[in-house]
Amino acid sequence: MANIQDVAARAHVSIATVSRVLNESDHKVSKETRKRVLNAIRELDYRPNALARGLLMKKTKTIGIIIPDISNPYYAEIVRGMQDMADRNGYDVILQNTDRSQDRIVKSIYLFREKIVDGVIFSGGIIHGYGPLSALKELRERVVVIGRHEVNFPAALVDNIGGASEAIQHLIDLGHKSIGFIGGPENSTTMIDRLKGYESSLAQNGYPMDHTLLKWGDLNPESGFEATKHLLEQKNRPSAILAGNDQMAFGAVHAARQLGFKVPKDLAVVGFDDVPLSAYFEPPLTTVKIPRYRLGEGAMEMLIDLIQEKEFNRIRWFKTKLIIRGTTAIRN
Amino acid sequence: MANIQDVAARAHVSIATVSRVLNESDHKVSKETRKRVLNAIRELDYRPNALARGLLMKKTKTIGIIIPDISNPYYAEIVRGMQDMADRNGYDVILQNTDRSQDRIVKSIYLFREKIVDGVIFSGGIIHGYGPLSALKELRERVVVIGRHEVNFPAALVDNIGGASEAIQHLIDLGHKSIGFIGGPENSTTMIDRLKGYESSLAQNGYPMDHTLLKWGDLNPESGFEATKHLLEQKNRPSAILAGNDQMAFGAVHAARQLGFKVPKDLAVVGFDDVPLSAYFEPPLTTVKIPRYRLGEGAMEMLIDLIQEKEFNRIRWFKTKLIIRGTTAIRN
DNA sequence: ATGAAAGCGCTAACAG
DNA sequence: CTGTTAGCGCTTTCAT
Repeated sequence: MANIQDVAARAHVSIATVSRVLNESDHKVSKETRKRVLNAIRELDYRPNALARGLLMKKTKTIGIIIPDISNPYYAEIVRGMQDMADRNGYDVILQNTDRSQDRIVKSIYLFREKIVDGVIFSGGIIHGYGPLSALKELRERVVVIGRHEVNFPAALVDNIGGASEAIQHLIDLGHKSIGFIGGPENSTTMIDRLKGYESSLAQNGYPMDHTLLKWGDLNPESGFEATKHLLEQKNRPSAILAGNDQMAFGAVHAARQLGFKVPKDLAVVGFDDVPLSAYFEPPLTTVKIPRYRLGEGAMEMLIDLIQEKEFNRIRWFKTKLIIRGTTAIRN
Repeated sequence: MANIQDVAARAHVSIATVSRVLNESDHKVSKETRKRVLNAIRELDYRPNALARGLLMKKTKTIGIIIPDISNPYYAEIVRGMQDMADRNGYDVILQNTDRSQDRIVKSIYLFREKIVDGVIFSGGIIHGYGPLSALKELRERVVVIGRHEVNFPAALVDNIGGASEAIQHLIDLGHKSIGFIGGPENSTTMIDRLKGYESSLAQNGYPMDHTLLKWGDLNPESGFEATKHLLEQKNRPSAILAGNDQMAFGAVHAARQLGFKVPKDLAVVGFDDVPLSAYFEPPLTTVKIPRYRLGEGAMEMLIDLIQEKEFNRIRWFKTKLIIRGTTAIRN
């Protein structure tokens, strides 16, 4: 594989000159030499070695991304947004799944230090404990987080409280009085906020909080299915359910149907996220849309601004939107 | 940030010694010195610089992954399998989305050369044309592909022909005589093979091939929806449809319902992939399951074997499985 | 068992 | 406008 020396030799110039045309440096290079160098580069199919450059410059044009699970469509779309934004700015991404394990989070951060990434986006799962936190801080402040955390890195935030609150208000307006909530992982700030919105909307309408109407799932349809079965089989059965994400909402609808309840007549269901399939579900799912792609883009944009030392808002909010479809209707 | 010199100084040894304990080299280091070095490493929170090491060793413990789109659940799960396998073997992954653009494929390959990845997995979209092919070949043969391509790199292959064929046979056994097919991107080998299976099963049963029953979509629900509307509104309307993936199958069911057709009574639908939501759809979707996670794992395993110069089969097949659920039933 | 030194491929400061 | 050179942080001979 050709290196800069080979190119220099072939073009009869010094490696410094090659470097100059490579980097379109301010240092002038005569049209004539530049052409010779460019030719040599093409003939040898030369590509600069990014490691050598990175070693010298202490910059790699690489961004580390930490997420719980890329196979979760919620994160997949966020990552897509990040990648597109990174790409547009000449950055590449290294991906680490953590499954929310503290251990893997710490390992990922150390990895990013070793590979000298220019910055890190941390998403999903709260950061706590000394390990991850101090490790993250060593990344020389080149960090943007998605979601609330016990740290004050720049953050891209979703208004989950407002979103859940709006969903509950919608159900209350429809006449529902007994509304269940199916949460996700209990240490997820996202889920904690969605629960908060649920509670606050209930309180605002003077409804009592009933803890028997709260269940916890793991974001998969199965867990929404199980939780809903429990809810529908207990004495004080809800007439509506807000699920922590669409997948669990799908499971909820399925459970209702299996127990002989009609959706939305006997049970109204609202999801969260608005995954692509929600509109094609039967009945189409009412859900709180999260602008996931833009969220990913936004977080990446913040990080790049940070790296390039531009001005930017350290907190950026992303609004949710209630999408009313077929799984909610007037309580009869 | 501490480097190997700092550690050496603190432990009162040479950098060579530090390097030796770092790499657990055969070169003996006395218990005493090793301990001093280890202490210094911990105290300084030292992490070796992977760039410097990579520059010297010409190995980076990084794998490049080229896929069309990480936000597509099909690929997301494959990538998850790859990542877990890579992780287990001490490798990390750099991800590139291409949206099947030749241009972006070539750019990705060059990027991987610059960043000195140890190997590349290429998935989705056929490689053709001089550009991508020659670029890929320069990767010094450290390549594994997923799906058929006009190249003879080691490959992880899904039996799409067999899967589609089995699905069609199922429909024929149910009494269907007029079966439509909704394909994906026309240059995708995956889709080409699924179409082949469709055709061969039809032929084997002595059914004529009717090109008016073939439509092309883009893998999204919308396109399945549109294609199905066209199919159901034309004179020779099919009684069953095989969709190129589950998303389009969901769209197909939706379209049927909207036009007043009952599923599966008036229209049977079979999908492809078995995404997590298929079982929760209404009716639950009959589909051809692809072992996506294992496919990703398998491809990564092959690549790692290749890199580490172990023996392995250059072709590895992954079987599909027909999952019969509610969207197919006897033709009445 | 340990150290000195070469060099991986590149950029930038300095010299001319 | 072009070339020479130091050095980024590491691994690995080759000495001792």
